[in-house]
Amino acid sequence: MFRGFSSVSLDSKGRLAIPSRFRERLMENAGGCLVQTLNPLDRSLWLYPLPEWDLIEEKLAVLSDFDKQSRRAKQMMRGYATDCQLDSHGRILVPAELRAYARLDKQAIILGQGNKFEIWNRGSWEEQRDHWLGMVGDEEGTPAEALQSLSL
Amino acid sequence: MFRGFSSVSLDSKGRLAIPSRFRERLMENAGGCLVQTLNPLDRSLWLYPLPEWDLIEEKLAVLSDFDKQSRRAKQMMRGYATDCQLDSHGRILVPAELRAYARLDKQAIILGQGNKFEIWNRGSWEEQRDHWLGMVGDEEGTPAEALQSLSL
DNA sequence: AGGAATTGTGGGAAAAAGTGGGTAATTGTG
DNA sequence: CACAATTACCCACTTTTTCCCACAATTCCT
Repeated sequence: MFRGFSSVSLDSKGRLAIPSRFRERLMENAGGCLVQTLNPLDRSLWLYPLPEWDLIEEKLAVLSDFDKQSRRAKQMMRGYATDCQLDSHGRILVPAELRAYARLDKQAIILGQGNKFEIWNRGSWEEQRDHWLGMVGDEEGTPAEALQSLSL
Repeated sequence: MFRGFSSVSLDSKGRLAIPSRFRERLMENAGGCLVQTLNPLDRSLWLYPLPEWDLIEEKLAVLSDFDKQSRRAKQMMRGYATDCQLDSHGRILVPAELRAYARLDKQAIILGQGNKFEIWNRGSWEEQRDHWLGMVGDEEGTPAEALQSLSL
């Protein structure tokens, strides 16, 4: 399972370095083959090792075409899914379309999220984070029920 | 179970010495592998032995992505979870991002908290402690209802 | 109290990782 | 088919991390 935070930069060609602590695992499990797609829930990208993506694709395949939500999710996830490979320095190339969707500029964030990674614009991420921390810390507001279930 | 208080210092590289009384246990139970992450409830850090963290991660994994609160909790807790290892002198390296979050400087505090440790900026800790103790002692203020049920 | 072992602290140097850019190959387009 | 745009591959430089060593402070033991 992937976890942890890294601050990374996209260069002028749209390349992004995968933190080295993940590389060996990605080479072994996926031969360095990855799939990027958009995260329809946040303005960020998802990055799956190919075997993990295959599982996702199976799940998408069984979604009904007659339910509008399902159809859209399927179209987005599959439509924007892009194969990529680690280059000799452990970098991937993020296509211009996906960069635009996630509003990626020079400063980006990559988050380990279990079976996948999330790639965020740095500013967007900090905004979301601070907003969430504000809500959690706020004694008056709605407590974070999700956290309570964790018995942290 | 970990308990007790220690005053520790971070050096210029962000290294923090784990009190020696815990080391043997950490080596046995976790092979010296630990996971740090942010404590969203206070501006401090949590430090779990790896096996304890795995339990947390299992709980995180089943939270729904479609509920925004759950998704955020997952992203934050997992996203900031950082693997670390005791070095040859029983120290861990606290990443700059987490140091910034918890406002750690040279003087820090480490608290045993059952299955984990909490790491605080010394000043923040003393402030919180005095604030909380003040509330409990204050007859006028909100009494600590939680304490009443404890039969301490 | 003195000496020895353990613990806490700091820093230098080697290695690895991250970053950037030039050039050749490939792709797509008119 | 030629051209432009994009992508792949290679090399070079900078920054960060890791590993190791040294010494100070504390504790323990005799």
